[in-house]
Amino acid sequence: MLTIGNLSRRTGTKVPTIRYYEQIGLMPEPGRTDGGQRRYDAAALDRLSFVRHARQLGFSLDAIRELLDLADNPDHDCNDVDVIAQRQLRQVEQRIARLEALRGELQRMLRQCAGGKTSDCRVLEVLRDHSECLADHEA
Amino acid sequence: MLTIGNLSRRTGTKVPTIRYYEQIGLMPEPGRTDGGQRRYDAAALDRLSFVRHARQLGFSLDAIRELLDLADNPDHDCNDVDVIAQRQLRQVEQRIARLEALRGELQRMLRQCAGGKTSDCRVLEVLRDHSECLADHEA
DNA sequence: ATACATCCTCAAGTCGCTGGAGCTTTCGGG
DNA sequence: CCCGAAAGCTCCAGCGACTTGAGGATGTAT
Repeated sequence: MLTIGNLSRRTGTKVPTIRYYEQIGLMPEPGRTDGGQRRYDAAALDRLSFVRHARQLGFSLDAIRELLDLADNPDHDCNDVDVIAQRQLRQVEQRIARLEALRGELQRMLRQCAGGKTSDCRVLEVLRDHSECLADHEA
Repeated sequence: MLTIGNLSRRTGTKVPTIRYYEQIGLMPEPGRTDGGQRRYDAAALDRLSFVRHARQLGFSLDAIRELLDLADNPDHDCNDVDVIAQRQLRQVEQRIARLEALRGELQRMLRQCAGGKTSDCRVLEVLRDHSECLADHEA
């Protein structure tokens, strides 16, 4: 049986985060010692590892909830899992595209800066005047 | 003189966001009508445009505060502006690298999925077992 | 028995807004 | 001059995904 601190170390999750996951129902309530401290079993370790890994891959807690439901239910159709993962992939791709546009704009801004005083700063000028932008970097 | 609604339309900023910026001191308190409604001048329009554009480029509100200070002070050294923009560029580059690793992992996960029941789902399996990952996708 | 790490709960703070409730002001038309 | 609609006002709460802190209890090694 693991203390919350051990579970924390084993999964790379901060202690308050584990309690937070319990609070929002993502992790089940674990057993307690007589003194009221949490003790975790191997199933809890597996579940938390799953959650953390999915978080690292950028899945939202809601998506993870769906994935956990599917994982708990072995007879379910695997396509449902795929749909969630595909959605996540699309989101990641969109974010990459957007950040690449930002990167281009920032690089261009910085290349034009020749030093001197802020009154002549190209960076500030570009920020002032959106029309100088080449790429779309809207919300 | 612009009403808050007009300023909102001209800058593409929602009305509550403008009031929020005022509240946190990013926008100065504007003049008011006798009835207490805000009225904005051209300087406010410029400043808000600057803020929105910097936000679109991903700068934090704190960074924008710094940039505004520098922009207000024309004798300041342009390098200080550069430093902030470079920092932002590095952050964007890091995020891109991280997202590209995620994209790879997600694609790999999805390629391996052959349909069927969730009990055999490769996607879930990969999520369960971090050691299957090729790339580093840590925080 | 004591020192010390670790644990507990509860509340509030983070960032950058967004939305709602419930009221007041402004403005154009009749 | 009055009415209705649109837009304004303040204040407060909520989002996601945690993080931090206060103030106290428990567990463990010596």
